[in-house]
This record gives sequence, C-alpha cells and structure tokens, in this order.
Amino acid sequence: MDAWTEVLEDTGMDPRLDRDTSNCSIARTLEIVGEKWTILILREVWYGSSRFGDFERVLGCPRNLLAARLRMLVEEGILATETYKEPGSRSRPKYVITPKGVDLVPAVMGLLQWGDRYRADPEGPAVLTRHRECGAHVDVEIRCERGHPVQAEDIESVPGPAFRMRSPE
Amino acid sequence: MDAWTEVLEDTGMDPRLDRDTSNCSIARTLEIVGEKWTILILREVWYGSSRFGDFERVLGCPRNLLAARLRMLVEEGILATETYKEPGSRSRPKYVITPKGVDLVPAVMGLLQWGDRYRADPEGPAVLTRHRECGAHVDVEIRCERGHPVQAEDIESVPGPAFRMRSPE
DNA sequence: CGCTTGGGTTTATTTTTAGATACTCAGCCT
DNA sequence: AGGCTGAGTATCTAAAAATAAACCCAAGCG
Repeated sequence: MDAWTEVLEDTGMDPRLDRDTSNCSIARTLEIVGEKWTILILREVWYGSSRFGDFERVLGCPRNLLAARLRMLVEEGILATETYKEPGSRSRPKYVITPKGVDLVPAVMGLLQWGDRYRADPEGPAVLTRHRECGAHVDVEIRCERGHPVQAEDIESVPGPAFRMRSPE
Repeated sequence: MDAWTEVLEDTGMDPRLDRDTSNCSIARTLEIVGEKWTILILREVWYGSSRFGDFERVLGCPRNLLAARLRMLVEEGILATETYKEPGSRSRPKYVITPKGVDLVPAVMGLLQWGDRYRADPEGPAVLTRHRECGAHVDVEIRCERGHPVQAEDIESVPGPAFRMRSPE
C-alpha cells in the first residue's frame, strides 16, 4: 500500500482518481502564467525589456492583450510599475520584475532547457544562459533539501496537508 | 556595450527588440505543452495514471480534447503507448512517459514549486514531492555547470549560435 | 494651436476551446 | 447471438480567447 492508497481504504474511491484537483499548485500557477503571451512577456522582461512599446515590438502581440497581460501580472505582484522619463518626454510607466516574479525563473528555465535540448535549431539555441560570475552555462536541476541531486524517477509524490477527496456524485 | 549590443552596431536595429524570436526555445516548448490540459495530463502521468479513462475521470476534460492531446504527446515522443490487459478483458492501450517526457519534469516542478509558495491553501500544498531514498522534500534549483548555486539575478542571457535578427520586412 | 509620441482603450471579427451527446468498434462473457 | 466495457470518433452549440484596426489622451515641441 502506497502513500496514496492508505489515505482512504474503505470508500470504494480511488485517491489518485477521485481526489480533488482544484487546489493543485500546478493548475493554479497555470491559471496565471498559462495564458498565451504571459510567459513570453516575462521572457522579455528577463532579457531586459520594460516598456509597453518594447514588448509590442519584439513580441508582435496585440496591444489589448498585452495591456491585459501586463495589468494581470502587476495585479498578481509578478511585475511592478515604475516610471521612466526620456529627456524631452513626459514620464511614462515601465514594468520591472518583483521577487515573486523572479521566483518564476526556475519554471521558465525548465521550459527553455527542454526546448534547447529537443527543439533547437541545428546550430544550437538562440540564447545562452550563463553564470555572470564564472561564465559557465546555467541550467535547472532537481535536488532534495539535503542537497542530493535527484533523478525524476526518484521523486515520490505523496498527499500533502491540503489533500482532499472530491465530493462524491 | 553588452553581449547583445555588440552583435550589430551600425544598422539602427536593436538586437534586443529586433531579434528574430521565432526560434526561441521557450516559445517552442510552449507550442507543445502550452495548450490547455497538456501539462495537467503530464501531471497525472507523473502521479501514476496511464489510461484514457483515468485521465478523463480525474481531469474532467472533454473526451475529444483528451484524445487530441494524448495523440499529440505521443506524436511528439513525450508519451508512448503500451498495452495493458485486465484479466477477462481484451488488451487496451495505456500511456507511459518517455525519457523526453521525463525531461519536462524540471519545468513542471518549477510551476509546482511556485504554486506551492504563492498559491497554496493555508494548510499547505495538496501534494508533496520527496526524495524516495532519503524522504527529504524535493525542489528545483538553478546551478551552473560548475555546480555553483545561481541566483536568478546572476544569470546572464547572451546571444547563442542560432541568434538571428528579424528581417527588416 | 496643431503635430507627434508612447501607452493605452474600444470595437468588431475570427479562431479556439468547452461542453454535451450520440455513435463506433473490438473483444470478452453468458 | 446479444450485452457489456474501455477507448475512442463525430457532431453540434455556446462561450471564451485571440487578432486587427481604429480610436483616445496627456505632455512636450515648434
């Protein structure tokens, strides 16, 4: 009996298949960053863009969607607005990443790394990531709290404190 | 002058804003896993589901979309079909993850980790991930090739071998 | 004052996605 | 032969999201 099946033994329900998935952290993250353009906006912030016009120019995304996505990212605390002032122009807003946004970097790097491995051009990736201090290539890896590198196969998923079964019917 | 601006100095184009983003590894990964349901299907595979009916029951996703997503994941080599045979029933297909699919785990764990941190229920996450061998909590972190832990701020993104400017239309 | 610029909003159209049935099909079981 | 089951297909409608293009607005400039 594994960590799932010991949760509820006598109901005829299967904890894997009849659990409540509405509080899944993956799904909740995707509710925010899973819409089209959102992660690409963050990519551009990460590569150095900050102005509305920058995003529009490099992404080629419709202005109304861009405005909606930026508003949402600010509401969620992933980006924050500051102002910049070009000499001879009035102050305008710009978008900068917050610590909550920085915490999305591992997820985005995971996507980047997979694309670099499986979907890059024959000559290699379009962008490289390196450690500013030593210049070495940077990537994302799975480790346990004790610092051991962990293979994906050695990860065990078990019900957590907010685990719930779906209400029957 | 940084690693971007030294690419093209005299064209009046800005390498950050006028680069060709069509070969971005992040965007290419999102083309595959960015559709609704796809990552959630992978989550269930990761949690132990493998049959069409399992996915349908736990995700509550329309059958036609589920079939389309599974077909695409198999075509892309992220899942593979095998057969299973319940005693007294005929052989039926099931879906198992491939090495290419396993390589998506860091990206998905990145999403999980962010959701656990910022969007979990007050009592905690619904699912915990731990290292099978030592039981310690598992998460995803950024390191450079030399093994140094890297803060997101210390990542430098530079043009790679497939870097291209957008053709001036 | 009228023009320009950057950063949006509004509105209309097209495309995707969701959701709900209903149908098929192959093999095991009686 | 006829019924049951799991794994799909096919079809349709409704809702949501994406796109496209026109419009607005505030400040600075000549």
